[in-house]
Amino acid sequence: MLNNYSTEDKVLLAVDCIIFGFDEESLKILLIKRDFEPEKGKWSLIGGFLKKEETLDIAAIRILNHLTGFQDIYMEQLYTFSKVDRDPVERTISTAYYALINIAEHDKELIQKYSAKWFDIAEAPKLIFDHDEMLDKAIKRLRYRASTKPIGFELLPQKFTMRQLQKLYEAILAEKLDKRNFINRINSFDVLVKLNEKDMKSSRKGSYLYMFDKNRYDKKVLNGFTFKI
Amino acid sequence: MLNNYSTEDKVLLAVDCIIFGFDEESLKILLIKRDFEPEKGKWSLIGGFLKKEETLDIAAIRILNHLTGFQDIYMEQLYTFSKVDRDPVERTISTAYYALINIAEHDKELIQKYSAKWFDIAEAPKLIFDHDEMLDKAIKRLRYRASTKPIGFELLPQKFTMRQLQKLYEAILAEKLDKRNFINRINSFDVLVKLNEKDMKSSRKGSYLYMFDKNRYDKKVLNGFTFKI
DNA sequence: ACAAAAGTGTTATTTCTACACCCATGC
DNA sequence: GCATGGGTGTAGAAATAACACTTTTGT
Repeated sequence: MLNNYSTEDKVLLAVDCIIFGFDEESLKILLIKRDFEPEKGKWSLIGGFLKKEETLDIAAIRILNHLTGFQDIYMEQLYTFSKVDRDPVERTISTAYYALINIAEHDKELIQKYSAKWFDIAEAPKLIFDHDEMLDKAIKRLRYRASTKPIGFELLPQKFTMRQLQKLYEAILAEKLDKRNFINRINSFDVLVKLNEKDMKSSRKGSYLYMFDKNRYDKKVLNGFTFKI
Repeated sequence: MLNNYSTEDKVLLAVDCIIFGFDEESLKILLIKRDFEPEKGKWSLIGGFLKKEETLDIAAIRILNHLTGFQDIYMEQLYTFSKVDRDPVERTISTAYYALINIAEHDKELIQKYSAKWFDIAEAPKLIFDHDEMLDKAIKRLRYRASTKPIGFELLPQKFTMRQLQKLYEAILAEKLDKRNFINRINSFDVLVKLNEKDMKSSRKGSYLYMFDKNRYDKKVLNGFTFKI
């Protein structure tokens, strides 16, 4: 006997993306104003539906790329939300992903076309459906992941200052960090390259730029190193 | 305009459960021998399909209860697996859950009826579809969760010895722990109650039994305590 | 009396935390 | 010359890791 599953229920499977960015001061998320019912005019995560021939990862990439034009974005699957009435139109399950993008480099035109807007995570409006719950979980996951894997760099330009990196971690972890302890720890990891180049925007003195050396990091991981902030 | 999603693809959504148990020596998982095609006769996680009127959590509980007769089981959603050809019969997405159960207390009859069997995680057979990947992820998640939240107790009888607890953590973390350091740490948490009762099975001398005091733990959490092994 | 597991504290090492002053530059 | 943010090291505290002998009791 071959089980063909024909008596089982089928459902709509959505993908919603929490898109994080960082603007030198605070952690932001990208939201769009819904232009269709239900909840037209309210703020929402970007989302779409899984197509039959796609994996969830591919769908998340497609949906994100459609809005931002971005390729090669750090994404991670977060959780699958399944409250029965979460979408009033029809039974829909949604798998949430979060993405980290470098605000400075993203495609502003596309974002404007979709009336998307960056919000400080502390000042985000109420979102539709269960998107607030998704955001909440995404922030927690980001906090854990960023203190355990060197993913923070995804939110910064390729070249960044120590101060930017510190501010980023302060924004993610929502706590102040000691400047000297932070720098000492980062340096102890030995995964940054200090450039002979300064960023002159932030101060008269200027501050040295650094780059993350992924190769060096990967090699260290093979030897048992773990990143831990 | 109301978007009724009618042009979107619908898919089958399965739920698969990684059921962990502990037998005083090693961490085990419960597997069943599939009695239908495809892959009939091979070992598999237990699973089923989400019904339209259920959440994933409820579906996972239903599926688990159906096999084990158990209620009140610790479960956590793990990840949603969506490779396009993961199930050769039909496009199926699967959300995996893992569960922790106390082997000694579970319903043996039901398990036998479904030709389920406990396997040491180190000796588990190759599983169908992407179930090996699920298992792998579940072990990693369990490792993290158990070192961060007091969920290990779910795998033990209500009354247990320090030595059982230590062996459990050694099995989960897959590393030897120092007996004195382990006991000192556990005691420093102050969330166990030492009973005036000994387990005499393990040695001539007998060893004291303990119980986890969930109330005390919850109160401590409110005051900022975090469990960390 | 001896085998087998239970129980028990101290010290050295490592990691973490707190903390303050000089530097370079543009105005 | 002064205001602004950048850069740098150390010492005390806390947490972790290493380590060995005595106890109990059934045989």
